[in-house]
Amino acid sequence: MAFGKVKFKEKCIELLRRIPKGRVVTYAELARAAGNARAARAAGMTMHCNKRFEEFLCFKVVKSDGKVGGYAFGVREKIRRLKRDGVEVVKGKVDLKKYAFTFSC
DNA sequence: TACAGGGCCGTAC
DNA sequence: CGTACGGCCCTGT
Repeated sequence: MAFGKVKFKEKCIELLRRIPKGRVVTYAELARAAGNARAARAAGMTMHCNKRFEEFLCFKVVKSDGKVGGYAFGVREKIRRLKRDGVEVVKGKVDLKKYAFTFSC
C-alpha cells in the first residue's frame, strides 16, 4: 500500500523470476528472501490475490514439506507446469532435495 | 485505522 | 506418516 517501501509482493516477483528452470522454492524461503521469514503465509496469499504475475511463476513455489500446496488455477495445473519445467512431482509432492532452490546461492 | 482472510510454518503427539 | 494447535505476516476493503 505504502509507496515508499518496496512491496513484499514486488520482492516476491523478483525472486520468482530468479528461480532457474527445473527448480522450485518453498514459501518459507521466498518469504525469507523477501525480508520476512515468517511471512510465508502472506507470500502465498499475496500471489493468489494478484494471480497476475509476469508468467504466473507462482507455480514454482511449494510448501516446506515438498507438497505443491495450492494454486489459484488449481493444484492440477500447478503440477502440470512444474513437470513442464522439469520438476518431477510425485503424489503431489516434490523432492526438495533435488529441486529446492535457495536465493542465497 | 481496523478487521478478516489466507496457496503457511514449525512443533508436538 | 498423519492430524492438531498456535503464531506470524501481508494485502485488500
